[in-house]
Amino acid sequence: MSRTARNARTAPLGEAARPALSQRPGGDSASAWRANRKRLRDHDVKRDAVVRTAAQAFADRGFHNTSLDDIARALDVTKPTIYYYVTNKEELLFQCFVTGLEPIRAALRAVRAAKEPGRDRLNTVLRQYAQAVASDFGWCMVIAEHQDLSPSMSEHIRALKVEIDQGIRRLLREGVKDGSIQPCDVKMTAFALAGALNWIAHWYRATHSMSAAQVADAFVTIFEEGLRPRAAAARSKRTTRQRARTGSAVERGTANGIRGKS
Amino acid sequence: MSRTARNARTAPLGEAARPALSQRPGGDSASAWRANRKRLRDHDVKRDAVVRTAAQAFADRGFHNTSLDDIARALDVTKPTIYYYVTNKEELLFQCFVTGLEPIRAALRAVRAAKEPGRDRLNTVLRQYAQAVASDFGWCMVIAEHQDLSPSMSEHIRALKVEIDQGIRRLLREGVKDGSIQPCDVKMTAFALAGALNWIAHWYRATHSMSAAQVADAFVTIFEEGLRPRAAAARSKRTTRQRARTGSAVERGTANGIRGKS
DNA sequence: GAATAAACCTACTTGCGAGTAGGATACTCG
DNA sequence: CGAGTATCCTACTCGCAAGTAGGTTTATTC
Repeated sequence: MSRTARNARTAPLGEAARPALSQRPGGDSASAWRANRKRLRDHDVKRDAVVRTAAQAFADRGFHNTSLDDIARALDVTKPTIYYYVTNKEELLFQCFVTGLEPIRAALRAVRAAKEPGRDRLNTVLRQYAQAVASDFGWCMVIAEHQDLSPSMSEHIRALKVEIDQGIRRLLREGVKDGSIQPCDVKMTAFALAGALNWIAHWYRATHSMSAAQVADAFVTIFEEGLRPRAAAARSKRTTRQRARTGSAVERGTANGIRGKS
Repeated sequence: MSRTARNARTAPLGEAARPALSQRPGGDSASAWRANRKRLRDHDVKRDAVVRTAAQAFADRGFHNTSLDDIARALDVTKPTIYYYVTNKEELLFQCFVTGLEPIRAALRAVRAAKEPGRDRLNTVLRQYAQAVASDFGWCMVIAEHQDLSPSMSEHIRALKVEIDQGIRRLLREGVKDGSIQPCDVKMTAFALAGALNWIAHWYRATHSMSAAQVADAFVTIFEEGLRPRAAAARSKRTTRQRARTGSAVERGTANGIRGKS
């Protein structure tokens, strides 16, 4: 939590974040360890850097294809150093999970108070959701398998996911009740929404021409409209931003999740 | 953790796959050609059994957490026997991929000829898609990572997925053109559809109270309707089957893909 | 009823990667 | 400056699982 504030600083190690991890040492921030000659004592920041770098590596090569040596190398340190900040490879994955899920939980908490109609509250959550899934931790929170965690950690993650799921279903129910959402099978709809959004982690890369926010907007529009044409009169709320991009080949990639550039 | 009471078989590598309507070899005055053909067929059946069993095991424990000894044990054979039917663990995964994707490709080919409006053709494909993803091979085709395949095999898979993606986009375009589908961002819509459907592999278990076909129907309805309420008059095509189940707690599970029963 | 091949086995080798022991170096603070 | 601690390293262990060598059993064909 102190991280977000700290991260803006360039100093310690905060930004092993943004740039792809595959960069060669000469570049920049892959390791603030080396960047500042001095040995910094900022345990939390470094730990976060370890977790974030791990998340990027996992997203890149998969959990089991990523050795701790790989992660260490990306940070310009050695493997035992990783173990200084984290007890396990497993715990590393767990931290990625939790870190990634947190923003979604926060979004859900945030709209609890709001008094807008259900659909609008849902949409803001969905937008946050999409952003989170498009982040460095998207892969971990979505694709990583709970099989790779111990039962207790797996159960912990599960509880977080249940919380999110219930939150979305609740918004759906409330929206149906206040008339802002079409009556529907709440459970299945929640599945469909989560699936579409989670899948973003499979194909989205920050290097694409669409920002995560744009993707989020596009998806919200799709969810709202549905495939079946609406009477022209009913199009009241449709924004134009969507229409403009219709049909454009934004970037490479397939809907099935294999990325364009190998 | 027993996956299901699936292969309660004891016979080595016979029909874990199918009822295996074994035709008696005796009577036939078997020409060499015939005999060869029969042996070959047997071989194929067993190979399919290996692949299917592997798919189930992968879905259960994940690719890297499943040893070939595990798969062998599930088939009541030993590891080298697996290597008799398959060259690699990698190839095993590859076969799961291909086998799982095939029905979807078939569905796309099937509707190419049809002269219904685009939306209807799309819906039938989506239904088939959902069924495929809910099959034994769902996990492999969706969740398995191409990282675990050699470049050539990975590229092969990628090509298949591109084909499916393009097929869906094509249907969307045609539907928009013939007026049966709401104008939309075709690419993003394809992503959303594929994501929602693919995600089924994360949560669906055949033991659930909903059949795969029911899930498919529910999803198609959701896609068609959209979240924003429609004018009551416009509800022409809506089926009642959907309305009946609204709000029912069908079974355990979360939209985020951790299964209910451990 | 041999000869031949298919189908399956036991008993290995091998490499990779998670995790550790124990020591070296740098920073902080009195 | 020197004690104490935080940080990081070199150099290992060790188990697991992929893959193999080479033999044994069972079916098939002449």
